[in-house]
Amino acid sequence: MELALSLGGDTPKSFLFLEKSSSSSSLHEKLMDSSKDLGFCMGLGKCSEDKSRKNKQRRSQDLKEGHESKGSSDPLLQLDLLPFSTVSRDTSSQLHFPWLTENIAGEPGPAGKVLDINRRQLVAEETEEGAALSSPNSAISTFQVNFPIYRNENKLLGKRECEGDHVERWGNSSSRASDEEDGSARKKLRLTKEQSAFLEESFKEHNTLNPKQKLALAKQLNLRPRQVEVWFQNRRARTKLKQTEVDCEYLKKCCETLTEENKRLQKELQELRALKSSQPFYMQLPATTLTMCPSCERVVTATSSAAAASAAAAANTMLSLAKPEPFPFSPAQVQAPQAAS
DNA sequence: CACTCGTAGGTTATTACATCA
DNA sequence: CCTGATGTAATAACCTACGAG
Repeated sequence: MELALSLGGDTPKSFLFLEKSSSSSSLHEKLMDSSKDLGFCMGLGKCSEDKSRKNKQRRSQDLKEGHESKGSSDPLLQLDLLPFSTVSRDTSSQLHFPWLTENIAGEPGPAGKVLDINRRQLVAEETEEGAALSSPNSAISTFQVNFPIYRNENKLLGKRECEGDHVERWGNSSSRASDEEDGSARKKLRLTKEQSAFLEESFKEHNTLNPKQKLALAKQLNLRPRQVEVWFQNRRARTKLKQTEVDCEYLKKCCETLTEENKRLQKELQELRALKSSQPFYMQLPATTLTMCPSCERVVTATSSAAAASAAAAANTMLSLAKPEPFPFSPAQVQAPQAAS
């Protein structure tokens, strides 16, 4: 992936090539198309508390976004039913989503384990909360349910079960002693390579998302819209940081080049002055003298008054001919930060 | 003017990985 | 070679401020 360099303005100019008009075959169009064919999302739960503060509103809004078609209450649980064809039709040629395909294909892959874990999670939820959640034997067990379960903004429910979820889904196995002690500790989910790659592809096309695109991406990748939003925010920040580094490096090299050039010109100037002070006699002849035309390199005659001007012109030409060397570093293209692998 | 929404910029917390004793 | 402690880079998640509508 490449980034364009822009010295003259803010970052958006640097990504004009990313803002190519999205044709009907663009990734987002595909996303939007495929989103029409998504199964459905289903939310169960109760309202979150007050939304007086702005950021709480934001988070609440996020929760609502993730389940926007599911009524007025903030759901606790999202059931995402993603038909296999949804993914395979549009993206399987480029990217593979094992957490989707394996699960839906009914094979005992990782997602199947996730399903089992989530089923146990649901049971735990029912036991703990007494919430009117689906029975573990209900229809949901037929489908993928590999979301962490949220309550009151972003706090996770069923820590222990979710931990298993993470281990299975995200491949993380490191211990989280603090989580066991403090339920308020925020969870950080590592995105899979496939998810990151898909997000990168989306970012290539649009470095910002409209709500529809965000929702479609979230559904496509089995993420919350908030996660997609945050990913794009962070991605833009990383891009800008990288761009700043490149710009800084470029300006540094420019500065070095100009400094060298300045030194060289100063040295030439000194030499010319020295030459002038020790001019041979014939150079100071007042009447008619011979001088070299700097442009055509012909020897011409000049009067005394013109001779000085001609000499000055020759000196100037010498200086102007000492053009700075072309800048060897082309900053037009730099490598974008790659997703951690 | 108040409000909502999206974004930028900065920060924090978590994770993966490398290094070393 | 294995293991645990430690440091570090990457990055997900969060917070705050700001501007546009």
